[in-house]
Amino acid sequence: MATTPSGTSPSAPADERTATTLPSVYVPADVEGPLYRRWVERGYFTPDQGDGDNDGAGGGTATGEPFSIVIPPPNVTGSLHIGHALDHTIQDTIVRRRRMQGYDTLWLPGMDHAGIATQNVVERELRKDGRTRHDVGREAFVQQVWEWKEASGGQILGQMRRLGDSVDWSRERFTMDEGLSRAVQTIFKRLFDDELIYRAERIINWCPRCHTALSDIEVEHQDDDGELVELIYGEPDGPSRIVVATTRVETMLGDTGIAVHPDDPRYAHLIGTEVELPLVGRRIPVVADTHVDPEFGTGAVKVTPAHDPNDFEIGQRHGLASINVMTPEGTITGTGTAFDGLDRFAAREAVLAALREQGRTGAEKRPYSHAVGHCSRCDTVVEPRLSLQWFVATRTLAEAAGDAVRDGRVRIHPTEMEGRWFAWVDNMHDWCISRQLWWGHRIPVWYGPDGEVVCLGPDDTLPGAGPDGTPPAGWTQDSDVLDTWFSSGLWPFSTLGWPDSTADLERYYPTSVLVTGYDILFFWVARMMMFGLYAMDGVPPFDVVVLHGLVRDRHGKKMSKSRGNVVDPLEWMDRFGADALRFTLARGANPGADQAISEEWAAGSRNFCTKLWNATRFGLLNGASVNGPLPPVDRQSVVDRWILSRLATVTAQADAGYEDFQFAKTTDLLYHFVWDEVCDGYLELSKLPLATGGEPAAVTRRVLGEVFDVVLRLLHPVIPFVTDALWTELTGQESLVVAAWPEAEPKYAGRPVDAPAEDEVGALQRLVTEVRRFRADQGLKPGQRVAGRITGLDATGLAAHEDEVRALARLSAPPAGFTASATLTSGTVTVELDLSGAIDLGAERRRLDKDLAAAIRERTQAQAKLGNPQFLAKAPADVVDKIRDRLAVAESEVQRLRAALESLPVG
RNA sequence: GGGCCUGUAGCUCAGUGGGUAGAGCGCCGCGUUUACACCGCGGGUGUCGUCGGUUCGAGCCCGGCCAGGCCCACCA
Repeated sequence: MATTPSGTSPSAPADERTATTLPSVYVPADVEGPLYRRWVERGYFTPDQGDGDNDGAGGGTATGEPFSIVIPPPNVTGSLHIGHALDHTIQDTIVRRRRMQGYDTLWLPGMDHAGIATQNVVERELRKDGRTRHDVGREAFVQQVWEWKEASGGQILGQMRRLGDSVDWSRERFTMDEGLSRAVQTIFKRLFDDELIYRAERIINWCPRCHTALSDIEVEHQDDDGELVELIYGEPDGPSRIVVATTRVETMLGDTGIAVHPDDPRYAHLIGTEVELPLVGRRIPVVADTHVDPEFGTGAVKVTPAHDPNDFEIGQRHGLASINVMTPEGTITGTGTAFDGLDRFAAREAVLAALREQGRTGAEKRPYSHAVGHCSRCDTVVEPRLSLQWFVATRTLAEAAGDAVRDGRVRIHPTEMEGRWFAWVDNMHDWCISRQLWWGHRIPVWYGPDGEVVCLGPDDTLPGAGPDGTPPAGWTQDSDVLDTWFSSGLWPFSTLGWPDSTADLERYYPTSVLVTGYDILFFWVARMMMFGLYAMDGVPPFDVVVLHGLVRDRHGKKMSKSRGNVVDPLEWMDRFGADALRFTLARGANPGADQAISEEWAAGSRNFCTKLWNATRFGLLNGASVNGPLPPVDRQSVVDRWILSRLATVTAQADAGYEDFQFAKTTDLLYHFVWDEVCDGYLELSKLPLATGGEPAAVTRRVLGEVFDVVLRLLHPVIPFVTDALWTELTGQESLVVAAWPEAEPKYAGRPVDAPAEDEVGALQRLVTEVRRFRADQGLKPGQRVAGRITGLDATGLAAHEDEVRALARLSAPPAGFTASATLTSGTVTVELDLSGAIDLGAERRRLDKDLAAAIRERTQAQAKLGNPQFLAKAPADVVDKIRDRLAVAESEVQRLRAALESLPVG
């Protein structure tokens, strides 16, 4: 860490060693800020461009193979929320491991201009002064948004530094910067020329509050309570009477027809006739269309081509007129009735009342729950509305996006998510890309005085334009801007310099991994796939898509301001440290699944960091060394061999877990290895040889160093701060950020498992637990030393471990004339204790009874299986053998426990 | 309307070549054992939603049902 010199001299003899200056409690705030600044200053996050040498001197082993990730660009209006924290933790973990593995690693940061969201922010500021954007004017307004962006936008970037994101700040991009704007215009032109972008009058989703068209996925369907009412068209009492049902009464003002099913006998006589539209007085035709379901409602449908997608198509088929009866604000207009000027919902009431007055409402009027579209930005009820808009023809693009996954060129992780992918890309409608906003990429299409339509590329000018770009007289540019997702769909290649052929594009495209929440699979990932395949000659923009879930509150409920259960990652970083937040999120990150988090988890993660801190501190205080080769096996104790064997296994498992994006599983593995095996196991056992001194202590110090060295490396991708602070202290080297990944070094890869050592230490630990349990039952305090005699260790193969058993079980040597007052038998080992005072025979009996019951249960189960001829005949031999062994063990346990119970004095 | 997912210890969740049910937190008892009380030692904790099927054997495979959740959707 910054404030402490690397004071430990690992090779110094125990009695001369310098105590570490690490304090006894890890204080993240003292470490994180300075450390992050140092990482950036040293240029660790800037890739090597293939020169094979990391910028830092810290032992990087870059092979120069590129590895790249582009960040999902957060909204420029945004600040770091818990979902970002998860998303970034996963990406940083992936990236940091690759960097340690020696890849030429690029994690590219940036922000999205977030059309509607950002425009709303600045409009809200204007509203404080009672102004609208129209008062300001387009150019000045856009200028004002830019100023806002420079002044207040992008606070999330600072928050990313807090989190420890190892992004290359020198390559930061913005979806509206000059280069990306060029990319947008280039691909628009290309799609336009390929007739994959077109302008058409269609029914689109219109938000009357945002005053803009929306794409289908920007509409959220909710089940709202409405009313299905029947309206009587034609003559209320005459032969032309026809009853239609609707939930949107006000749209009847724009009706231009009535549709019935061609085979419906009820209406056969009316097909081809015209009936009167009430209130308006227009004569509208009755048409036959198979789309109508005779079973639903009255079997007759009012047709409003300008306000309903189905009706629009019916209208197209039958040549019906489209009459738009609403303003962009959603008020009735142009109907020539008294309803003009009414808001759509007021009109709904008013029209119904007027019809009722005329006796034109049918019998049936019932509450009706049905899906109603809402604007995903402002929740306003979306109005389907006929409108002239720009569209991307998605059929061929979506097909290619589907195929890329289908044929395995792009993997989706976890694979269960592929179903969603195909369901969507295989059924995609054309994408409405024009927005009636001012903040965004303006559509590069110009209209001439004589109906000319010209699409300009970034380097094109209109024929006859002035030298400064002033358009010729009579020409105007399309006033709309593009959907925000249009530019973010180019992100994996526009950020690398496309459409120019840059070195970055050549080297880092396609990107390696794309990490994001499953909630924006369609919004973003699908668009990147379509555009990437299209623009980059069929090369998909990434090799694998890693989808994570949503972060929820402690009870698995969605976080929301109204519920008051929102977790602020910044607050948690203040309280628990950035590493603790990251560790918590990684530990909950099961592939594709949502996770519930709570303060208790964060506190647990903080505790783990502290545990790691203190364990390493123990190592440093005891002269843990990373210098020189490991002592040869014949100089290692069995305890050393055990922990090194476990270390090798855990290293391989952790490496494989990271490789497969199993962050929850991998962090859990490391957590338990560090806490249970290293701290509770090896550290406690190491205290003996360290106290002994000499050769045993020297070997132990080297092994301790080895264990911490590797463990810190393995954890560094997830908890970079505390591990780097400890590792530099331990090794005296510059930084863990550019240290080698264990499994990438031959020294660590594929080290063999030392099964005998693992078995021996396992037996030792079981025996110690047994004695401790006995002691606890007898009411002895855990730390209290008790005289004891141990016999029978030889037969268990633990002959050499009496000292360890004594140390861990707090048994002192039996004095002369020792008499035991309590006896514990475990397997062949007998431990006799001198308990001053009477032993608790009741507790002892209860313990033995419980164990006996368990042993008998065990024996009964095994006997039942082995007594089943079917089992013996059909089960595999190894399973049968295992059950036989189990029976033998259970049998001897039963005998042993019975003997022990019988030998208990009658209390 | 279509599709998908989940239901395992008090809570949140792991647990796919079917072969003795796990973790964290919480809980109970004991405790200054010179790395750590953000700790140590010991301990209990479950008709694996429900009914049935396949199998020598099912938390895991198959089917029905019940209960939650999600996504998609142009039936007025």
